[in-house]
Amino acid sequence: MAAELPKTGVAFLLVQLGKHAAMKFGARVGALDLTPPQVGMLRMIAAQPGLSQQALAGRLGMLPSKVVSFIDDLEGRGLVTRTRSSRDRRVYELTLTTEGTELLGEIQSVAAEHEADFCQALSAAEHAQLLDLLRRLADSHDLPPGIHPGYRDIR
Amino acid sequence: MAAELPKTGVAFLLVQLGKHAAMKFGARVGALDLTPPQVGMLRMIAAQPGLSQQALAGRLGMLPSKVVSFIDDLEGRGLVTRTRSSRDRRVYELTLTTEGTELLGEIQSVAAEHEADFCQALSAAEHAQLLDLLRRLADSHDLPPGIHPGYRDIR
DNA sequence: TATTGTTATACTCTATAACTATA
DNA sequence: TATAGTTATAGAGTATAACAATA
Repeated sequence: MAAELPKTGVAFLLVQLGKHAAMKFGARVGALDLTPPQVGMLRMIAAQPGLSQQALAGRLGMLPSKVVSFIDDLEGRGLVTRTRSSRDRRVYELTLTTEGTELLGEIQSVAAEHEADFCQALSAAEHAQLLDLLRRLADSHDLPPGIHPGYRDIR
Repeated sequence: MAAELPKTGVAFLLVQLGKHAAMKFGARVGALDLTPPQVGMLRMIAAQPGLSQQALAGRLGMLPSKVVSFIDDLEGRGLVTRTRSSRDRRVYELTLTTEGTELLGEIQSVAAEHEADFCQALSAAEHAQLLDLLRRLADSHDLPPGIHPGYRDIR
């Protein structure tokens, strides 16, 4: 008498798997005393050294006030430095310290482990195939590579 | 001088696409004055009529206190009925009303539209291929079909 | 004593708005 | 006047704990 739950589609599976992947990645970087947003910040600063906090907030879709407290933490741990811009003394230019760069290296190997573990059930060919399909899907929705757009822009 | 962001892997793409899909689905069911958790509740009640609120909370990974307020809403709108169990008068047996069943039908067509729209960039064959790969991935992580496990059980 | 549903409380988190210093 | 960074405050949302009814 109890009906079955309807077959799961791609969209729902993406939500389910995405949440699961985010959770497991969070646990991994948690072992390095980092949150996923902080990882995103380190990555972004590495990619664009000298970035301002406002720009960082804009790129990552987070509130400037939140950037402050996260950077406070990262700076206090010697991973990031704030230096006043000489052109506009209101802004801080963010850069990674040597330790920050080293930690980013660890993060990348953690991410690689995460990727391998998560896709363990797939063959190398299948993994590559899945990657291709997901990239095309992401492209079709204008999702920028490597960035979490917040929930703000709904299109 | 500015380095590139590293190539995006499957795991990260799943997070990105999952968030995007969840957001868009939320907007669609929002037009029916429903939240995604409420949709999950309607689906679950349809699949297992007579379910108790506790059982529902357990299945969906949400707090019992939250189930109360959501069911309050759904009952007030004539979509769900609470009837005292004759065997154990502490529990309410949840069932869909005729209207609730009708609305669930609408939800399913909305979900179908969502699926088609979201995968628009893929051919039918690619869509099927992606579905297969994602299902196998979900299976390998013991993600139950059609259910959002909360963030509770991390394994 | 344990459990279902419910309500109330406390807590966290987020977003908004003020404040300073520079421009 | 406007903007970067910061701080403080208010609001939403969450989880936790207390409560009445039934077992």
